[in-house]
Amino acid sequence: KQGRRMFPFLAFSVCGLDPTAHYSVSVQVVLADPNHWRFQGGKWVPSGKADTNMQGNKICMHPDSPNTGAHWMRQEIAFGKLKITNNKGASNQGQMIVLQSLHKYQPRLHISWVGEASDHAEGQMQPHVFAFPETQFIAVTAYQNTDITQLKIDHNPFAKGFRDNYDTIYPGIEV
Amino acid sequence: KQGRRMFPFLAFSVCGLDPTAHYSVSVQVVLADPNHWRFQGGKWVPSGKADTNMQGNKICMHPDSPNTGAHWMRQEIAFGKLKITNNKGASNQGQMIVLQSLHKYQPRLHISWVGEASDHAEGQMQPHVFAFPETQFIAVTAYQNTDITQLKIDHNPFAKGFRDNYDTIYPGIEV
DNA sequence: GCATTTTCACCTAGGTGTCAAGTT
DNA sequence: AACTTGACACCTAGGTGAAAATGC
Repeated sequence: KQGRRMFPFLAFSVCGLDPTAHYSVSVQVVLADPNHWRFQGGKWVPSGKADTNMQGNKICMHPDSPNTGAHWMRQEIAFGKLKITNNKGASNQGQMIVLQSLHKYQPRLHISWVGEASDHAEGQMQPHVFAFPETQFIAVTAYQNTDITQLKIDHNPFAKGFRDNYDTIYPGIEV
Repeated sequence: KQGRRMFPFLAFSVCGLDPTAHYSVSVQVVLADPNHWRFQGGKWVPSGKADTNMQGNKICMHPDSPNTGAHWMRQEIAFGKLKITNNKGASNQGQMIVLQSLHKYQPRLHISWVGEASDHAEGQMQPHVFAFPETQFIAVTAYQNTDITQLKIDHNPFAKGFRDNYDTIYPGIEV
């Protein structure tokens, strides 16, 4: 039970940090609404109450943490290796987040100041937390919406074998 | 310039943590002595002064961080994906440590308390730091000691193709 | 019925020491 | 002469959706 990567993955651009100060960047995923959802007639519709037992999800630190403001601002902060699972027993492994299927979630970006990265000073203050509604998603164990499936096949490099034109781009040529 | 993994890799067993408290575990690598080293006549011998310009190496956080004391004590804490390089430009990437060839190094284990892992409390106190002399090593760009090379070939799964008996363990049997 | 788990062929990603070539 | 770099064949590791099997 190892989970699967979130795809498309979360990526954020940040500015306004002190280039020489040190920060840790994390993502947390919280319930976005109180509903259980189902896919019916080509649409997602609410269907009963969400199971609210499994709140308090793990904070998933970006692998570059801790690092300088300059590093975080240089380019998009991508969480390409973040994985989700419905297996509670896997919750303690790195970059793994436990979710419940057919619930809607809201990712949150955390930026925490960690003092100077001299030998071992790591005193901190309250982190800034950001939530972008456009990153909400519904977790599933089997794909419902074929548009999403096709988007994954088209853009996820690991799904290349499922692209329609995969071995017909150079028809008749054997290498 | 992406560096190479340290192998054999660092691994530590810890005890005495509060099972429910939260900690981050890190490794740092510092110069072990003031010498430059060379391999001569089958032995490592001091050869001049170390270049002390590149001190203050990055603290490399274990990917499971932050996590509970129970998690850290459950099994060995392994840094199997930690990489070393001599390229200063690569210093900002995750799990990467910049070293100088032909210098001797001492890894250090850091265990930092990070308060409760409730939403975003991350206040901390001074971390505990441990250094085990048996983990010292000399960084190289080309292997000098053939015993070490053979140890790597024998035990590193990625070097399987270099084992003498690689395709002769079951001679004549085709599967 | 519908949701979840398991297995699979197919793919990307990247970690080995070696060796030849380059550098100082 | 000694050290460093880059290309390479060969390998491990693991991320895909599909589809079959299993649960509930």
